[in-house]
Amino acid sequence: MAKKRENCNSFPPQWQALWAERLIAWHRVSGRRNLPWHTRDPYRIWLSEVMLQQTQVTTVIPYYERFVAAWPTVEALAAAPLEAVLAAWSGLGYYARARNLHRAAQQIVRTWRGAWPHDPKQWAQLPGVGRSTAAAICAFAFGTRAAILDGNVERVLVRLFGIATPLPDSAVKRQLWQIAEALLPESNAAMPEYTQAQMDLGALVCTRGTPNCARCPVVEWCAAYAAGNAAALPQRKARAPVPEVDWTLRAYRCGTRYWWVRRPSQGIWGGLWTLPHADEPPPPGTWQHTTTEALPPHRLTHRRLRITIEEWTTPPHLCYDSDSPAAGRWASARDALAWWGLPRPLAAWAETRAVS
DNA sequence: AAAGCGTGGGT
DNA sequence: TACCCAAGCTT
Repeated sequence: MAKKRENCNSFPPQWQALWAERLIAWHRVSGRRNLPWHTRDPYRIWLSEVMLQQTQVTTVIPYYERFVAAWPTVEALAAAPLEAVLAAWSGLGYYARARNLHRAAQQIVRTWRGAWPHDPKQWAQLPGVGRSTAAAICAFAFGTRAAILDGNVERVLVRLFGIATPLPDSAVKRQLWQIAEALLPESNAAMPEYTQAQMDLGALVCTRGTPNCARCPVVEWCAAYAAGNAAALPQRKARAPVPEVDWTLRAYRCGTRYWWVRRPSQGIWGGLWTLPHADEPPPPGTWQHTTTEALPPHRLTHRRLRITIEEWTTPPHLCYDSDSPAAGRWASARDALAWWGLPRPLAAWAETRAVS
């Protein structure tokens, strides 16, 4: 439909008609192809899109392969215990994605019953699927004409139009969505490769640090290139300093086993197994403090964690399994890693205790 | 609307 | 080093 093009007049029509053609032609020669999720299976595309949120391709690949092997269909994923899904996700970060993925799988099985909708609006009602992810899924799986706006597209468009407003900025965001929709190709058949081409242009050519404008298929239309400031865009608002947080965790050790607890489902490392905080109730027994160890500082997006681990022990004949299994579980460091995975800093700590 | 949410890699 | 960024979403 030409309707969407009428209400966006911020760029010249003489090149807007060629935009998708140029990107697709470039992608055929220089784009990324044969990634594991390049399929028409909506389940696998959805899974990959969620994993790829704020996460690089090379990081995702091994996780994706393990997920597909463990749960080849959405029905299998929906039937899995959440704990198993979180374990498979551990190390990938942003664990709300795993919880949402699991909930969404159950929603899909229950409400869609094997009939995948081709409308991004329906996908966007699933937990963990926003506007851009929904559009990418439908474009790849069904050729739906829907615009994505990820970090790549944002950077490309900001440079293309020489937008100097510091980001994030809601007005600019709205404008970019409008432009992205206006630039869509006419045909459904072009959508999968067009969508991949946009992502690849940002990831391979129009990169953050030193964009390779010499290899850009649309450089002649780029305002930032013309002004010689492509590398300086997009501008960013200053960020608030990241607060430091001190956590004291306790490694209650009974023989070779430690006492593990599950974190609340909200907040940092939601739903993952870790060592308990010092102010949490200890397992049954009489405990004595032995050693204190500081882990290397761990940086999260909005916190800088300084974790201290106190080891506490008890004579082996005085510790026993809890009567209330919900409180925590005993496991060796090796088993904890194998069964649940652990947040990165705890996984590193556990590995030092798992040898021998 | 702005803050919260992981981790690995690049400069 | 200390940022920034990566196929963003949720509240």
